[in-house]
Amino acid sequence: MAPKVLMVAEKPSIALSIASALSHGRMSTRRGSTDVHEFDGMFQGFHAHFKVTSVAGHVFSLDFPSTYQNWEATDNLDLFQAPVVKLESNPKGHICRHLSQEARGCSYLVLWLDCDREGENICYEVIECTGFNENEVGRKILRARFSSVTEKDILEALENLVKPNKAEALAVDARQEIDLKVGVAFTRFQTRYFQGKYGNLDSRIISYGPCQTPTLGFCVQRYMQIMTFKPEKFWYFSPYIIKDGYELQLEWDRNRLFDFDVAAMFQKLVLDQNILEVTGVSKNEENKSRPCGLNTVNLLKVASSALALGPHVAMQLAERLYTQGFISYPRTESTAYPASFDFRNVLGAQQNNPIWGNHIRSLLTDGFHKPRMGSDAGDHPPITPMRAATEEMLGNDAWRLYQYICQHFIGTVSPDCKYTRTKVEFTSGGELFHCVGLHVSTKGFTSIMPWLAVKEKNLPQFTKGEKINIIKMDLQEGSTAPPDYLSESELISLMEKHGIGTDASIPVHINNICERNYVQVNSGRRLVPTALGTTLIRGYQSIDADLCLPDIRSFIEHQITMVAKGKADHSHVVQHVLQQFTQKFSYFVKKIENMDALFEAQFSTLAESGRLLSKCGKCTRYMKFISTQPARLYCTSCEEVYYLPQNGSIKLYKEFACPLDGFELVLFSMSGSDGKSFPLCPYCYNSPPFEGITTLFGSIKLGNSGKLGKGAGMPCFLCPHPTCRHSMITQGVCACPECSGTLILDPISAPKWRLYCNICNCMVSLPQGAHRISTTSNRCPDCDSLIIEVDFNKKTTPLSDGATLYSGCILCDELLHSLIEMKHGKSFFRRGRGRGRSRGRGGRGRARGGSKNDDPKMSFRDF
DNA sequence: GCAAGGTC
Repeated sequence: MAPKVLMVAEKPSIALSIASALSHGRMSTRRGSTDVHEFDGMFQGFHAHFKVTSVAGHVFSLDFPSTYQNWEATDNLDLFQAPVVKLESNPKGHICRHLSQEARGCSYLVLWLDCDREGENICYEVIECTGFNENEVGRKILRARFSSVTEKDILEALENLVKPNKAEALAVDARQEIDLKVGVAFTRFQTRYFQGKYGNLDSRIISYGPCQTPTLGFCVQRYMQIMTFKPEKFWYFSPYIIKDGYELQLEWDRNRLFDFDVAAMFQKLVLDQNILEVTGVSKNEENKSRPCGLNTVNLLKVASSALALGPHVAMQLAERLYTQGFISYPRTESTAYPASFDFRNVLGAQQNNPIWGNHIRSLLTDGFHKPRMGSDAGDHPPITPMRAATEEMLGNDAWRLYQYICQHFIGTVSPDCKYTRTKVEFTSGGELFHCVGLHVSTKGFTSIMPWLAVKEKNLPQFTKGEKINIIKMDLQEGSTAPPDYLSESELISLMEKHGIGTDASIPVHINNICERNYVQVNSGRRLVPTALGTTLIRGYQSIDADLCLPDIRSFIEHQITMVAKGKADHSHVVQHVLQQFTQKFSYFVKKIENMDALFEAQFSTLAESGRLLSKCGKCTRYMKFISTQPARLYCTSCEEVYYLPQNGSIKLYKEFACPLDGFELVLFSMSGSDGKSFPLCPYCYNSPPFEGITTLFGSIKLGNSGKLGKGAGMPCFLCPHPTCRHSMITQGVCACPECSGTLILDPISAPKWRLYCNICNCMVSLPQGAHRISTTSNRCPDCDSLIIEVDFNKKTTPLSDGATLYSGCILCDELLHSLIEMKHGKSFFRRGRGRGRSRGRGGRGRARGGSKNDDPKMSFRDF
């Protein structure tokens, strides 16, 4: 039987290209969450059955085991030595199961992952899923090395299969572990340290990472340059002349001087002569080169600076253009095209375009140029248009991006721009001046990329030795100006230069520092650090500047490169690097007060922020509500913080106090149009979590955290405390006979139901043995109190008519009619007793000593 | 909840 060969690519599109190339398009495809292409062919001299499928990037990602997931219970220092686990990145995708199933019965596994370190690492993830073993006899693991997915390259790679490179894969394992441990330890520590400490500080997450922090560092560095910039005055002069009717302003060779007296002296020397002599006329043929192929980083820079599209958005658009087949794969480092690239084909697809069709047709007939030699990173070809599109097909932003990709591509195969530079030099009073003229002879690629055009500047004819009068020459004053905030495009260049992030992750890091509120994108896509951003970086600088310098990334890269080259052992390197970071971490923890001093100067203390909202149950003074994330209440006199549910609004709830602790209740309304509201006690909400609670509304299970919101089994209307009564404080029942306070149902006493008064705290017993008691919206016609409904369990009730639900008015001392009567809409009040007849009865004494009589036909007072 | 790296 023909041996089976399983081939795995990094993404579905590559699997398709490989299968198409090897089967010459004669394959069958099994569709599924991941497609499998099958065909028969020759493999290593044998007839074989091929199956080609793919993963979608990394199959696994690294994390801490669950025992290290609790922020409170974990010592951050322990994280550095903690075990790590590989978990499926996308468990719902079942990639591992898919690979394992497809590998069954296969004798060969051929790995077509991208040819970089990450790809090598994914090779071993695939090997693990398939169950292949490197030392197994009879089953072979092979690695295809290819730099593009053209048919030629694929066939060549198949003929030259190698072994996967374990060292490179281990280098990625090392990076993953270092990044995880360092990032998580610092992030958890500083988040916890600053969380809730200051009023106007958004401290949901104060993250640290070896890529994101230096990225922020670049923005803050520029900010500091601007803030500390001291302008300097300078002086300059430029003679005006008239020649052949042209008025010309000459440039001074000294450009400018920072000393007024010296500048004035030179000016006087020139003015004394007031005549210029032409000392030289030179002409140079110059060349402006057409661009290399377009890679991701350059696309992102143009998108940000010229199209006003942020890197994150630009990549989303590019991704869509790619999946729709308009452009080639948009994540690439390479600016060089593979030798076999079919430029004619790409140009042909664009020749009917109304904007650049003419240019293309002339390139196709007159011959086009090969693009300038760029660099080949061995990943994917430069970003290239694949098929024609119109603005209507793509939508405005995607169209602008696509248009640029087309223009850039056409530029790469167009002629260079050629122009003549004429420089005329002058002298007067010993000072030198010049002017420059530019004349374009061949527009070349600049006709398709007009923003790069050389600006023509005509000069009149000058001859050496010619003398010309100066018309005007004033001494001008200027002042040096600070640089502008760092533009996104400059940031991308800096990140690329320092090896911070990759083509795919650079947009993610920039997005991160925006989302975490460390920088803001201003007009012209310039990045302005926030108070939090600058304080963080200044804080690192005050403790250990290494933490925010780009070298921190290059240090890690350098270390893992040793692993990749097989010069150092993986675990030794990881241990060595982690040991250094452990020391840095310990020192950071020890010196965190240095950073805190900066926070203190920058942010307001809790006592200074917020507005008075509700009363503290301990000291009865008003607490301050601090609305900045995380929302919380702060008691200035007790110096206690009470966190509130996030992502919603908070207001005082009817001035009710929690019967357990005396804290005034607040009403939380979830954000969104149909956001639910519920009252809660700030103290109980911050009490230890519990499993759930039984209320009049039924059993409510809370999420693992015991907090409200996500993970809770149902929308929760109470605070997560086991003995809290607020769930029932949804409406007052009636006036307290003692003090006119509001009587409120007290579910905690069930089945010994009681009412309690929210002011004098007196208790009134309700029928014992009731299964459920609740308030209704009906009111007593005598005293206007709310009617109570009492539900008896049949087992516990002595009723003969089988009815179990009773209603009544507590104040009028009535326990009345059955459910059956209510259902039929009959009046269920026994008339005859006067309004407020029972007022003054009941109260504290009675509440304590309830009757043992279970007959619901008796009045409330008899219980 | 936290990093950075793949890809969707």
